[in-house]
Amino acid sequence: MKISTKGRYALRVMVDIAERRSDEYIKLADIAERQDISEKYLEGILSSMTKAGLLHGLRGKGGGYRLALAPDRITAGRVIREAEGSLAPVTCLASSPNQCPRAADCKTLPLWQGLEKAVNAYLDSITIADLADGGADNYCI
Amino acid sequence: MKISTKGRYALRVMVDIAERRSDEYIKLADIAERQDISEKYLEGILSSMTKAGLLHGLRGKGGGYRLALAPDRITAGRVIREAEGSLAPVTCLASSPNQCPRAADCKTLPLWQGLEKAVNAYLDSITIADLADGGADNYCI
DNA sequence: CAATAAACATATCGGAAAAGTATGTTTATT
DNA sequence: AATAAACATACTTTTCCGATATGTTTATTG
Repeated sequence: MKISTKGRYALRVMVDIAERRSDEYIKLADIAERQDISEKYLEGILSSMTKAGLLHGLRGKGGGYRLALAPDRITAGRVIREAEGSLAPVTCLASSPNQCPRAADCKTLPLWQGLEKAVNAYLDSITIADLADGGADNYCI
Repeated sequence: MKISTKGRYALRVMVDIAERRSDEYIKLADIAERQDISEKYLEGILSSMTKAGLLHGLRGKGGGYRLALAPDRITAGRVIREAEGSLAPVTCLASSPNQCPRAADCKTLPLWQGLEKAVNAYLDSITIADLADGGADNYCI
């Protein structure tokens, strides 16, 4: 039941960017250094954020990344889902319709559906803005 | 963000047992067949349930497993935690005190703590009894 | 306009953990 | 004594995460 580094790094990086001036382009190398993440590995993660429309990248000298949306309009759930692919706790929920032959009368399926809902609801209740200027407990349940 | 087969199988198996007569010992081979899980692999999972005090095993001919507690006193959360080890969404939460050097001023840590709480709260709100006789929606949120 | 600095793209690799197997031991029943 | 079950441990296989390597494109700057 672990979030992979993709999701964790993505979240840290989004917060890192949100903490700087919103009109400034932050280059990947700087983020990588501050967050202690390999540049090359980060590229893949930032690429997914860009494709998802959460970041905007600018090439060439003086380029870098900045948020594509206001930080209070980006939820943690969105960031993690984009980085991670899905927050489904079991594989059979990732594709719909459910491919599992047992799905029809699986006694545990509704529990997993409920769990996915609960997880998404929690993570979507928190924005990057909450995390950036947030002291811990203005969003912690 | 996946639950491993240990947790998923454990839950299915606990429900399977709860659906039979409570005083009867169900043998592993039967469960394995019904649930379509390799016997040998199941042994490890049932062993963890037994150690956790959720099942009681009886050796020898006519032996098998039965619940050690009433099904409405066994939460899904407990089963999954015992099978899986922990439901912490990030490794750094698994050991306390937190070993991560960044923990002190990690902007994302409180979010992970909150997520762990939310997950546990949801899964602890559902019992094996709910799942066994449950039609889907008397516990689905 | 050449040199440089950045993002962007794709392929590959190593290793750890998950998933499953194999072999053997103990305990109870018949 | 024979058999059927749980229990225990060690091993193998497979999958996928995390990371690296190499190269391309686009913008700035001197």
